This record gives sequence, structure tokens and C-alpha cells, in this order.
Amino acid sequence: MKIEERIARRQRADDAVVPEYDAINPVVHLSEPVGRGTAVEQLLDVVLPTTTAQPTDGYVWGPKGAGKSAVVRPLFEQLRRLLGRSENRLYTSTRAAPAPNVRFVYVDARRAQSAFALLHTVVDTVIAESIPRQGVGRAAIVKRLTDHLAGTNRQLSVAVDHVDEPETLSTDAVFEQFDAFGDAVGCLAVGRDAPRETVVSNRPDTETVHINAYTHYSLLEVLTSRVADGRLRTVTTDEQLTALARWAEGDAHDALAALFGAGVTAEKRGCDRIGPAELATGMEAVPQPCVALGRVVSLPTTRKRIVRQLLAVAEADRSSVGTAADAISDAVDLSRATIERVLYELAESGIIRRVKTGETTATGRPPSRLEPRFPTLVFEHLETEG
DNA sequence: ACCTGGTCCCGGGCTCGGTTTT
DNA sequence: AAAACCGAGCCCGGGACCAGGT
Repeated sequence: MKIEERIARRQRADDAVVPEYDAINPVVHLSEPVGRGTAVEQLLDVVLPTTTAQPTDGYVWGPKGAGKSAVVRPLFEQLRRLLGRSENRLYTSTRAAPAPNVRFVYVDARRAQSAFALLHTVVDTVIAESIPRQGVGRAAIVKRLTDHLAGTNRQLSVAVDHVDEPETLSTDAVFEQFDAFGDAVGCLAVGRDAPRETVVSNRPDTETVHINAYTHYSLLEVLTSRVADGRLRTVTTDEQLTALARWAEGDAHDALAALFGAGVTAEKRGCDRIGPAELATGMEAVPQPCVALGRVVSLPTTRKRIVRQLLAVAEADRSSVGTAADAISDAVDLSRATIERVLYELAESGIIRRVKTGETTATGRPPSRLEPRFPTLVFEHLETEG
């Protein structure tokens, strides 16, 4: 590429309404969470206790968009970076009482949806040599991890994010996976349900950490810092961000999704910055209530293709599951029956919604209209650009 | 030491026919 | 009665592991 082209590209990027989409992407988290100092401290009490040597089990809970992942993920990244390399610290001179050798692993349950997949990702990140994803039984994976831990005082602290979602493992199942390893493995599950509604209530040794929804002010702080990071060209007044924060009611996911949608819209319309009209469109593209975008993004590829085609299909064709399946089957290389089945499953898990239409003209059970329950503009942008 | 067929593993595509709802 | 709905199992691809034969 010529230098001239490179310069031109830079200028274009600098000119863009949203130079850095990742900064306002609801599924991407900052390396330093904003305004969550107490939560970090509470988590450190669980994960890095100064009194006991063993990693403790824990359960983090709070509503969608409260910043659970935004805190836990970077925290575990840093712990891994700062404490994870103690493997290499030699204690040859005196072999007595080596410091506990604890490693930190963050797993997104949306990316590891079965017990096998969970164990596999843990073992794969902990053990140097790559281990097979197929063809080997669960027992083999467990043995690998057991053997590894049986070495020199090795311990593991695993954070499992997004438990108890329709597509992911239950808290129960997650803890169960690591119980077999005893004190060597501590597990920190991250979910939305109150502890008393989950298996956690039967586990007295499990520490719980509650993360509340953002207050209006703290959400505003999050948005402001994200906007600055993304060098976002938005209207000069803070008024709109304030309105956005109020609209989102403490849900950072929804606020960022709307902002992202507004950015996409502004670029589509050829505006030089995000204005009130674009922001309104962005908010419209985030249905209420809204499913976390991360759930949709981590769907298997064919399912994502079906979702994308559903958005592309004409409004009229979405008026029943059957017609939607027909329309989608023109664009996707899957049988109509399969598409229909998938649509029903997506509806059951809440990613799309079936709305009863009043039409009872024809005989038989009336059809239901399909509408997306996730941030459509963000999804479309991530799917087509990514 | 190297092939080769048999068997088992996981995940996701796919289908069918029974049930529910109007 | 007809259409919408959905539970549940089959199938298959891509692999590993394990003989047993050459």
C-alpha cells in the first residue's frame, strides 16, 4: 500500500463519526472498569484472600448491564498477567513450602456451552500442549486436569461468566464441574439471579458479591469515558448523553447499544456527527426489554445467518413463523423445516419474540408475528463488518 | 515403525409426528 | 379441522484412540 493511501485512510478514519467502534461496543469491555472500585475490592476478597491459601468459590450477581462482566473480565486478565507466571519462579534453593501456585482463568459460558466445552477451555488455557476438541471423552479431559493439578501445589481460580442463561450451563452444573477437584480449584460464577434462587443457597462456603445497576450518574460516567475513548463525534452538549443514560435506566448494555446504533445511523445518513435524530433511531433499534447482544453474537454460525436473514426479510414476511421460514430459506442453504425449527428455538430463548396478531380471519390457529429482541443495528454492523 | 479398519466422542444439522390452540 | 407449535431423537462430520496386521 502506498503511503498516500495510508494517509488518506487515516484521514478518513479520523473523519469518521465513530473512529473506534470497539469503544462503544456493548460486548467489548474496557481494560479498566469505570466507577466500580468497591466491586473490585469485594471480588479480590473472594478471589485473592490474604487469610486462606485456598481459592474460594464465589457467586457474582446483578442485573443485565450492571457491569458484572466489565469488572470480572479485566480483573481476571490482570490477575493472570500479574500472578499467573509464578510457574517460572524457581524455588530450588529451598523446597520447603512453596508459595501456592494459583492460575486465573476467565471463561465465557456463552462460548463454552456444555460441561465438556467448559472443562476443555479451562484445560486448554492451563496446559501448554493443545488438547483435542473432538474424539476424546470428557473423562480424558478431567484426567488431564487432575494430573496437572497433582503437580506442585498447583491451584486454579476459574471465573465462569454468564451462567443460567437459556443457552448456557446452570450455576449448579458449573460448580459441579469443579467440585471433583476439591480445594485445588475455586470457581467464581457470574449470573443474574439472586443467590437464594440458585444452588448457591445450599453452598455455605460460597461467597456472594452483589453488583447493583449503575446509578444515573455512574452510567453517565461510563458513557462519557467510552465516548472519549472512541473519539466519538457527537453533539457538543452533554444533554443527549444524559437523556440516553436516563432512558437506559442504569443498563450500560442498552445505553452503549443505542449509542452504537446511533453511530451506524449517522454514518449511513452521511451526517458528520451524531445528532438527536440519530440517537432516537439508535434507541429504537434497542427493544425493551432487550436480550444481551453477546448471546446473539455467540450463537452458532448458521443460527446467526438465520437471524441476519430474518432482519433482512420484508416486514410482511415476518407476520408468521411459517412465512418467515419460507422467505429465509430463499437466502440460506437450509431446509425450510430446519429454519422453522430454529426460529421456534430462538423465540423460546427470548432472542426473538412471537407476538400474537389479532388476525383471526382464516381458519386454524392464528399466526404470530416475529420481532427481534436484541440490538438490531449493532448486530447487523458486527455481522457484516466482522 | 507404519498403515488400516473399527469404535467411540462431541456438537450441530435435520426431521418427524404428536400436541395445542383457535 | 387446520394451522401453529415443539419434544426428542437420528444422522453426520471431523477427530482421537486402539488394536491387529504388514
